Amino acid sequence: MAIGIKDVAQVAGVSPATVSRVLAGRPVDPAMSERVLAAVKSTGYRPNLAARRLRSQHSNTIGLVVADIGNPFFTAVSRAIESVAAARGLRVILCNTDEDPAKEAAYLELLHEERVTGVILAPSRQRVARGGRSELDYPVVLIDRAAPDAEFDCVLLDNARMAEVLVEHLYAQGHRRITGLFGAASTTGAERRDGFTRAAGRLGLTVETIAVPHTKDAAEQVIAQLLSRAERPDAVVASNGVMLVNVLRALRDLGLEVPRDIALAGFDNNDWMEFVGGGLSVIEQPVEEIGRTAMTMLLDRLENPDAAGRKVVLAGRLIPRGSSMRADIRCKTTGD
Amino acid sequence: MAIGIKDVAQVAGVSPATVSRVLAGRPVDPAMSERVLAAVKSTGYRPNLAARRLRSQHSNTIGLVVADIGNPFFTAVSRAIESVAAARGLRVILCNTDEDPAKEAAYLELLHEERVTGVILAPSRQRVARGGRSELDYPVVLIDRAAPDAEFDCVLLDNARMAEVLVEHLYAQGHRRITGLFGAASTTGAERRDGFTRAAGRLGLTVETIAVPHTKDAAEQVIAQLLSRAERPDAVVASNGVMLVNVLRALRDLGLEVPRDIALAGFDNNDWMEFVGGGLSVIEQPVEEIGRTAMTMLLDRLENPDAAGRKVVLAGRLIPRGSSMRADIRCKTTGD
DNA sequence: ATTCGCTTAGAAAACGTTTTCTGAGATGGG
DNA sequence: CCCATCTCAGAAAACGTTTTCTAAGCGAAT
Repeated sequence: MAIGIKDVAQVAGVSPATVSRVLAGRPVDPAMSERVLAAVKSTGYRPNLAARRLRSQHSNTIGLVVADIGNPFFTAVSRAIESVAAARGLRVILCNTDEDPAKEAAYLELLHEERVTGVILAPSRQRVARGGRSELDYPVVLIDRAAPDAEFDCVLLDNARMAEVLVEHLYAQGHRRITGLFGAASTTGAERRDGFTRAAGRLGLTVETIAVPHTKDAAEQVIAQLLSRAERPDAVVASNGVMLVNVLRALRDLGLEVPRDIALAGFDNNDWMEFVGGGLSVIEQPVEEIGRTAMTMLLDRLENPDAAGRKVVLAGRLIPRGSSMRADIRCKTTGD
Repeated sequence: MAIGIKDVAQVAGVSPATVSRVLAGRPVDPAMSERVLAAVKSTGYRPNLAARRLRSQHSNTIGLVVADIGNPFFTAVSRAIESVAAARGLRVILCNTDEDPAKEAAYLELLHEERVTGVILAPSRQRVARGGRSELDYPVVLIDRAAPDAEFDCVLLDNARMAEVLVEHLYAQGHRRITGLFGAASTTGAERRDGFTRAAGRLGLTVETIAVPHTKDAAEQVIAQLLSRAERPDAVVASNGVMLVNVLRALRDLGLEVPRDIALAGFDNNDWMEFVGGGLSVIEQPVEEIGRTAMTMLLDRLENPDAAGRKVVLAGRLIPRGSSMRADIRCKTTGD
């Protein structure tokens, strides 16, 4: 019932092959080309992508697998990826794993079934979940989190360096007792912790780092315990957005305020961060560039599949906010 | 090179048709079935979705077109949609239009080329952009924003009622000079404005509503002008998240604080809203239910395509926050 | 002028499945 | 016991494209 390339061919009085060639931009007689285009328009013909992909053996599609679509970092990166993909005539299939390795494996399988050209992946684990297969069937570029070995191309933030910047910033603001909260599972967390301790050592600070467990309850408990200690830190660095919100919640429950009672800094800039307390200092990731770079690496990899794995490390940018800027509105509580 | 159904058939010593039947769960001899399954496992066979879709003429895929993937409301709804779709064996193609009608039309075309079973759409405009076609080729369910006519099925928040609730809440908190900011273009904005004025009328308040233009600069200007008036409102209702952030920014620039100087309320709950000032009162949408309902309506529509258009209106939930809860920490500025 | 490319368009094959068709064997009823 | 019916598996067709193959036409070179 639906109209196909044969119908167009008939209307234009040419062969289906010619219609295909016109649509693909291959050289055909201008007069014919015109007739074909007119026929396409008059019939409202839309090619069947399934047929096209089956025959041509390439999907012109890449997969983008992210750990959390609700995370603004990933949405921003995926926007960037999508726009450069579109410019190259590639479609993007966006998959959300919710940090679940099983879903990740399932999506990776699905993308194979779709015969995608390649995949950009923000892995939910240190090891990429393969779903029982030993080999992935397409090139993969990792973003945000690296595989421990150099198996895959990847583009990462310079986590260690940026954590150093954060510590230096807090130091400059006058803070001396700084505690760092880092994810227990991810390479990203480990790198940031390393930078954190290195900078602290250089500045002569004795700092504390805490590996925060991934489960919600345990994380809340650890944080509440930290903040209600007698010798409470005067600044906290949170390695990711979830932790940062957890800290904020714990602070509010304890009746503490940022930046009056404690400073708080972290990674990933969100538009609301300038409004809580005196503002949160954060490291902003170059999301646009991460996306562009990942896409470029993937395209390179497609061109020569056997090149050595590459690792691109990008610098972030400190967005300084907090006590020093808003000293004018610091105040004491009236009650309690 | 890649292994196909014929290879599996050969390994199992059966015909391709039999392999297909086993995989589809159709009745075959148990012994054969077992051999086939073993062959599938040993060969690592993965079906080619393009071929399957081409032959079977259904994609088992629905499209989900949202206006802003960065908006937590849409990510939450899409999660819900995806989980019920997965339970029915349907894939979801997620498309982000960035509120651009041209992109919307392009995606709607693309989804047709993919031969999707149906589409769930959060339209960027009042009229659904069809990209020049007079008819869409698949059933469509609208979410979040309605088409003005009853042309499509849709599931919506009870916007007018929820706006009333917000006004009543602010009134109960003691606010009397309330200004409402509403999107100039969307039906959603109009409905919320109607509820707003209705509730205000019932309470005997003379309120002001402002239709905020869609462009960033104009919006900022309107808001700044409103807040720096001599007779500043003591409460503001923002119809959407973007406006809400704009208001917060303007307030900060003017040195005003929530809730000390002004109350602020809006729609869509975000996890950070409890931390700014004394907290923002908002209407939380039943995202889970919206997603489920939209999906159900789409499936119903597929079963009987000629039924009358349906419109489901869901209630939201007020999350009361703000001055009354945090009166204990109100304070005066020390400097300035 | 004849032959050798070279270009161009139509005919037909091919892509990897599912589904229809066909035939063989089993089953049951007359 | 034979024929009709039913079940099940293999053969082959079909899905809608792209691409290869083929042939025709044309220009240039010998």
